[in-house]
Amino acid sequence: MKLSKSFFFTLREDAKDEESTSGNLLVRSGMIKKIGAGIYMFLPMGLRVLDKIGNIVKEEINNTGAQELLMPSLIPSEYYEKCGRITAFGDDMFSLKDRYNKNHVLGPTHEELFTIAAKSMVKSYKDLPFTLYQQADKFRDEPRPRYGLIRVREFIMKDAYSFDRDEEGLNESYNIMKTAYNNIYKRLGINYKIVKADCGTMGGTLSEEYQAITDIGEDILVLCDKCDYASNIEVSECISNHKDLEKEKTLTKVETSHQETIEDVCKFLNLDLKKSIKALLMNINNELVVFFIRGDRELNINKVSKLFNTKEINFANDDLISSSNAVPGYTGPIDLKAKIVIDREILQMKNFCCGANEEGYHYINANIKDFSYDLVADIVNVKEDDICPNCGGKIYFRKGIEVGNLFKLGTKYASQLGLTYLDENNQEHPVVMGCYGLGLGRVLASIVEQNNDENGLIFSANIAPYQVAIVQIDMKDEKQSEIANQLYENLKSKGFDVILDDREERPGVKFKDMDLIGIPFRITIGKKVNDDLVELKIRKTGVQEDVSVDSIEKKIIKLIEDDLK
RNA sequence: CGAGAAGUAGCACAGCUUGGUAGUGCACUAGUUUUGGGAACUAGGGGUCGCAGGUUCGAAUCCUGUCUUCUCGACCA
Repeated sequence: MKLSKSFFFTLREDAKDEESTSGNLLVRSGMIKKIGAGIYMFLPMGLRVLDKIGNIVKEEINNTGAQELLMPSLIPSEYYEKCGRITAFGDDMFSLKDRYNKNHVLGPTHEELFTIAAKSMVKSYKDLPFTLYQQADKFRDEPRPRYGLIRVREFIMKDAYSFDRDEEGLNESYNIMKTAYNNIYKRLGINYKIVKADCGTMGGTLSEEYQAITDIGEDILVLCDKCDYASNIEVSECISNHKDLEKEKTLTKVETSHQETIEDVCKFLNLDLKKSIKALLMNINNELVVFFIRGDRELNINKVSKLFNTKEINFANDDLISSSNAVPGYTGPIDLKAKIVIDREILQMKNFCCGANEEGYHYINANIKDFSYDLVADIVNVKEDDICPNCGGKIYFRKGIEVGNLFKLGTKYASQLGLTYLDENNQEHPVVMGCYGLGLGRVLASIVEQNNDENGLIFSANIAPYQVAIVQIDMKDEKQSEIANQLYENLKSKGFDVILDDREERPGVKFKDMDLIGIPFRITIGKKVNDDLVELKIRKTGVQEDVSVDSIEKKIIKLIEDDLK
């Protein structure tokens, strides 16, 4: 591509409304343009990168034997009603009416339609297994779009769906896809972890996420310093690092007026937070449920949600609280008249502090024998330094961006939508499904988050918009023009992605631009052509060298080919 | 959804406290000089100050409403 005749621009200053590194750099480099919260245009330069990522994904998914198809984004709501996902997604789904007042949605994910597609073909066990996929737009009405391309409302997802006759088949399909995913992220150069995760609105038995490690990640990854345990905090089992061996003391009521939070109370009583329990008054399906957890812990809503099999979990309002004798700020389990759930860690605690259900009073030296409860469960978030549930090692955290996920769906969709097959004995069974997602834009953003410097983006040759840039310094110099154009034509004819910066700009502008958009190799054609020399600069390392005009083509081809390996 | 910040030229901003009819830098056009890391000078073009009401002789500026964007939070027991 010759820049002088191209749609190409960059911004010299940071975008006012892009705070994330990746969002800002992608906007500044003219790859994307925002037109609303979480809604972006992909401009020519950005589309090239997105396509290259998409092609790598496509190649690896095709290698598994999966077949590509294309689903609509505009879908009659009835398809999502059958599996109860209208309520499961709730406000996260965009919905609209057509001119006849019929409800439609913009597809947030496509399990239903793939299941229906599969129904057209599957009759017998002989028709299984197979895997279908698409790369298409998804729409999600996120409560808070943010961080550039990381959390958006419309995005391109590669989503694949496997269809098998049984669990064993699913495991095989799942593992094939997992291998393909490993290849994809390796080729994309992403630093990632695979973690166990929640099945969420998908349903099913197992979910694993591919998480790109970066500080702006929205997910907390729980990792172990000894073994390969890796889990999203949403589902990480909490094993307490603290076993209390004290002898039980006598329960005592103490005055703690105006100490509203557990932190205040413990400070006031000169107690370790770990020697206290706090209450969380929740509204679950319009019933007051009081959760007790150690004072320094956080309630894990996801675990609670599973425990009660509902998503309707909110803090209790004053009306609901007044239906019991709980006193906000002073709620404790002793003689509390409400449904009580305690974290299982409390079973190991001795002589702890808790509210006395009386304004201005707490108990100290409370013990498990002092009260009754309805349920015991693991309901808290893991903390760093807790014990690895796998090997007893020490837990540490990393932040991650979910760039892909694998789900074992099981028979949920097949059963509800009637996707069945007949086995050898003429018995009918639901098909066993898996689904596998990967967001292309989010992958791009993650790559940028992990690969940038003060000069801009840093891409490797397999995803850079162009593999090499030829920068001609003096546009009026005939010798420079001749060498630049010849090299450009030669590389182009050999199938390389090459950009010729033939703009009437000062050298500094051209250098800055090529750096900003992350071109991995730059060849500068300047004064030194009179000594038969051009200059080669490598974006990633900043290394720069003079190369003879005769050997530059060979050299650059080798560099690109090495980088593509 | 809660809290905070912001909306003035293509981009980034100043002006607003104390109302008097809009400015700076970059970008753009023309010219001159420059030419290896975002050039300098000269002369230009470009804005119903997010939108709608209100106060006023007069509103970017004050008041009310509304829309949009960003950030933080959604763990108060």
